[in-house]
Amino acid sequence: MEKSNTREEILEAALDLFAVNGYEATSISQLADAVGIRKASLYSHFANKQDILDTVVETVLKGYADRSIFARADWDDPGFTKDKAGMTAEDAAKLVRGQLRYILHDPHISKGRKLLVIEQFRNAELAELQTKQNYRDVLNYFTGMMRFLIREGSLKDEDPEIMAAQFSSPITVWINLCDREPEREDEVMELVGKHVMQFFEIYRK
Amino acid sequence: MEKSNTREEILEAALDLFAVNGYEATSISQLADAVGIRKASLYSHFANKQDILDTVVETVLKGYADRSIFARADWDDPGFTKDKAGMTAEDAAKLVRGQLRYILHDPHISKGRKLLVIEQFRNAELAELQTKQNYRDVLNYFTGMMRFLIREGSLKDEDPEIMAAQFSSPITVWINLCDREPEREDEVMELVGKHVMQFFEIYRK
DNA sequence: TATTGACTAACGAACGAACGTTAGGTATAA
DNA sequence: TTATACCTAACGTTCGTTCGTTAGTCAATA
Repeated sequence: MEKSNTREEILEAALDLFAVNGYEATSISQLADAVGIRKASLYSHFANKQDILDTVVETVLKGYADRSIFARADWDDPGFTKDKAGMTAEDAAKLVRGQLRYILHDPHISKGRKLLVIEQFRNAELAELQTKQNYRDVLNYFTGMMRFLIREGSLKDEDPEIMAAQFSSPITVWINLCDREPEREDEVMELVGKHVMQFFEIYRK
Repeated sequence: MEKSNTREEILEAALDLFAVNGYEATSISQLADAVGIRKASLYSHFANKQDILDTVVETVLKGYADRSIFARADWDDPGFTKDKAGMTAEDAAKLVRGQLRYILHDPHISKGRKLLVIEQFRNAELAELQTKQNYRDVLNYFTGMMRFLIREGSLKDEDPEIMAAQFSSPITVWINLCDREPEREDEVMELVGKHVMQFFEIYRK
């Protein structure tokens, strides 16, 4: 008999449900139904409901650390920036759209993002995570990118943090729109392209 | 004996609780406790729990229609724009900061906004409302403003919709940050000021 | 003016259903 | 044989809701 992976299935289903309904509004019965077992069987794998949430969050956190571009990139590291020299607006647009496609479609990342949005006003731990993952890290990443492009002489010497906010925030807003209305992804992709091109044109030295 | 306003108190408390916990995760007992009555008494004022949510949403909707700048302004109306001619970056910064302070502190607006954020993935009606109030109307408002400033000769003739996204999105993101971490309002206000000034400098004709 | 009756808003008690959780049994695989 | 994964059954609690009652208000009537 093949190895059972019920525990992982539970975590998958839990993330699915928590990302739409939130933790409190998701019941153990719903979760068990989604997995296809009786609710009592969940307790063979987890101590209680809170333990499931904790493990889901841990998984989301780990997946983020492993996969997020924003947490890892270092624009002061020559190894990272060496193929970014002379970046054109088209390059940047392509880069951003690629990252965006990934961020929108990776199941763990997108569901984790929704979970944080839903729980941010109730759960202090998740609120902090939301600020870190979807604000601080993103802003830091693009601030680094702006500093790099200014240093390189590609962009005007303006406040790089403000530039990063102006560059990344529309994308953040459009990601949220796509999470709510996925059918608008093409429209958003076009807007992102226009935005990046216009940003580079406007800030070009 | 003075006139009772229990019904309004229930709606107030319901908005308070829904805006933090969401609808499903808020119980009738919690709500009754918050108002200071027994839970059975709620049914003297509302048919059921859903009726309370519907009325809260209706109230939020009405309050938005009455008070939101974004839903009412018309940048093609000379009556609206006549005192906006020759707007400087400082004027715009002051205007935006005033609007932002209001949007952040008006209890109905801020709690209504949180409610929409929390319920956007579960409740289709509220998802639509979220897109309208916090995306479409905002974008339309600022697109109108950009068109006006371009027409006036104050700003470069670039795509006004993209300009509006670049102008408004950082503010949207910072509003969400303040909803989560209200103690960062001063920091955000400073960033908003810098952002508006830099935007006008960059796009100045 | 006093009495009546309709109406209201609050109550305690109770309903069946669903909640998260535990106990104990059974089958399977190491 | 032991451990594991799942089961059924049941636990006490809370859920949203209904019922019948009570106290108070107000207008019409006697």
